[in-house]
Amino acid sequence: MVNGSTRIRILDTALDLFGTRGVGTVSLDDIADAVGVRKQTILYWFKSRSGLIDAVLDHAADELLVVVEAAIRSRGDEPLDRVDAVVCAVFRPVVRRPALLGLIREVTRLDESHINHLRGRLSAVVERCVSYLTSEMEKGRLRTCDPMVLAGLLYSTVSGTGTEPIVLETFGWEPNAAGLRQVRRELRGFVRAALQPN
Amino acid sequence: MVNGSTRIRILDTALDLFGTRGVGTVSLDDIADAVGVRKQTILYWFKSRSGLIDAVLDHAADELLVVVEAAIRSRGDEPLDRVDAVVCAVFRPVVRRPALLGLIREVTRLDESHINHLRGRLSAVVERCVSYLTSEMEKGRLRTCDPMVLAGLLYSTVSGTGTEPIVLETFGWEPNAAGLRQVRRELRGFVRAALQPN
DNA sequence: TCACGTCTCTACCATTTGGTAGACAAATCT
DNA sequence: AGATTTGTCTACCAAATGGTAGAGACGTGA
Repeated sequence: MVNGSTRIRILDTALDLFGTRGVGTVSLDDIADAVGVRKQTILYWFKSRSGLIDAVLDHAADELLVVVEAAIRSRGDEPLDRVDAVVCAVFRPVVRRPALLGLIREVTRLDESHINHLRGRLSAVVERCVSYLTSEMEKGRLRTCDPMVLAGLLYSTVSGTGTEPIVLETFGWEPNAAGLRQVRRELRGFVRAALQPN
Repeated sequence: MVNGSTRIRILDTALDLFGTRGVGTVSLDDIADAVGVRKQTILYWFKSRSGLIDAVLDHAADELLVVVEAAIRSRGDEPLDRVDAVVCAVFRPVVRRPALLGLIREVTRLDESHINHLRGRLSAVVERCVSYLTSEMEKGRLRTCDPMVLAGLLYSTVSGTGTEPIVLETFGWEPNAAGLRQVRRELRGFVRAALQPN
């Protein structure tokens, strides 16, 4: 019998813990406890801790790619609307699965091999985004600037906003459903203003 | 004899390690090795690991506050210039001391007590920023929006851009002096465009 | 000189870490 | 039925962790 359910439960739980507490501070025992299983069961499904990390990164990339690809394909010719759709798409996991962006953001703390692993999974979308921004700038439909750096700025803004509610709270913001809608509204306005051609 | 130098060397080194590798993944032994001293020396100067973390957060807050306060007081009346000055001020440590913003960004991974400790240190500046943004919006000299959330968005954009060169590299950016200047230029343009009154 | 405070060290300790070896039960195949 | 594969477990282990206890080197004031 091919029992995938344990494997998937481990992946899901690990994603949540890695994403919220940081990869480096979550032990196999922590994950095992949360799943309701022994550490050795994790090591049965995944060769090592490092192997688990790569698998979780894949899992996260899958989840994110689906969302983003759908938004990119969504219709409407106007680039500001299109970028807006992607921003909303990336912001959705912030509400539904906060750990997802938190994990992606962990990339800075990982070592080279895991970084490259994640890069390999995301490079295609990244390239599409940059070339899309480039072409729309050439048509004068976006504020002209360096498209690579702009893509990075957009990523930082959206992911930072989504992964650091604690910072927003420091600025006086209230963490509830209404607050999140407010943040999303402001985020969209911010990005729109930043991209407007002049 | 009041020998502060060891204490300070520990603080500086810990700030660098915490900021670049993440608080949770740096052990007292790691710090001790980097300082060239034994772990027990650290525990002589700081009551515990947790005490060290608070002290390092203070150290970081001090360093950041000096820079930001100076920028806030600097330069003309025009709000876009003023915000620009703060952005540049916060961006400077990105080049000179990359760990500084990296540590501040670690706040999401810390536990409540450390979060509140850091908040206490930064709340004054934060409030000044928010009320400044508010008053300038009322005068119609900044794009009207929620000033609290805007402050959070600005923080996310600047700190994310500064602390995630790896992400920028994924977007095709090259990490050298010229690349950094380019990022700063784009960042300033991005923020300016996002704040422009309409 | 002697006593004292300052600073860093060696020697431990209990706990936790990632990981190996292999027992054992249930399901599957022949 | 018997043999084999699959999945989870218990029992370990060496290394690393934060932390305690206390020795000893050093300068300073009496």
